[in-house]
Amino acid sequence: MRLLVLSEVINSNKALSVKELENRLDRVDTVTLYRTLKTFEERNIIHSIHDGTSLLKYAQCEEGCECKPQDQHAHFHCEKCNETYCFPDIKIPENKFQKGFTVNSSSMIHHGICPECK
Amino acid sequence: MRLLVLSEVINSNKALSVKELENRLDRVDTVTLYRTLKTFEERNIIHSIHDGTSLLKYAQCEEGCECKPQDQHAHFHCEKCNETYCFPDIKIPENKFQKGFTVNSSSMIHHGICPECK
DNA sequence: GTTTATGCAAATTCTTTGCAATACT
DNA sequence: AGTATTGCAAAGAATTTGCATAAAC
Repeated sequence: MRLLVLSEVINSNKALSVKELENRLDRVDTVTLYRTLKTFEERNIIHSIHDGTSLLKYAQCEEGCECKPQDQHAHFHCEKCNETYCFPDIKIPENKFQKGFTVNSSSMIHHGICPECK
Repeated sequence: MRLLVLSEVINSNKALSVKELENRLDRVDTVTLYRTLKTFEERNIIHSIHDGTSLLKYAQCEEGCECKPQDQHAHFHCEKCNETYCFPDIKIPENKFQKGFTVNSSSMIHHGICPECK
């Protein structure tokens, strides 16, 4: 079960929602899927992305990722097909907030139209 | 009703979730609240923020905001109290994506600990 | 045999829809 | 009157909990 989920995530160039994973793997229990994703996330195997749709998306982490600020990268969400892509090379700037704010992690997401929908 | 909601949002220095608004305004109908927020958002009076919690937060837009890329700013989400703050002065960098990706809007959010929770 | 993973049913939470009642101009 | 706003009941969608079964070590 976990192997199947992992394989789907790894072989996708886009971030996947729970629903998409359910469709690709036939006969998965939704609860197991949620638990599997949670486990992977805790172990820094995958990361979740809030792309502004109501559905959380999941994608694989880069080799050696610890999900720390410097590991974090931009995402692109297509408003037409609703797909979300990782851009590991585009890092998130470390902004200086006023005193007292400590940053642990960050996310940056751009919305627009992807090449396939253009 | 709308005036009450608007007043709450304007007088808060933090972004508010639907639930928080419900608590502050006694005896609001949840449906009306959702519809009111949607209306305000369409008219660029408030903007919504996906702060990584499952709850969408709402905050007032700056004067003259059209919710275009250059209007968009960073947010800070406290992992302890779950409050989310706007930082209108910290703008989001306009990244150059590979050809074919057109960016319409962006969001950037930093997670950590706020001064009050420190 | 003890721990870990899976599956099913049901509960919870968040959000939306439909429709009727009320208020506004 | 005619349009816009609100409220209630109910539906829908996403996620979680509890518990029992099955698999792994």
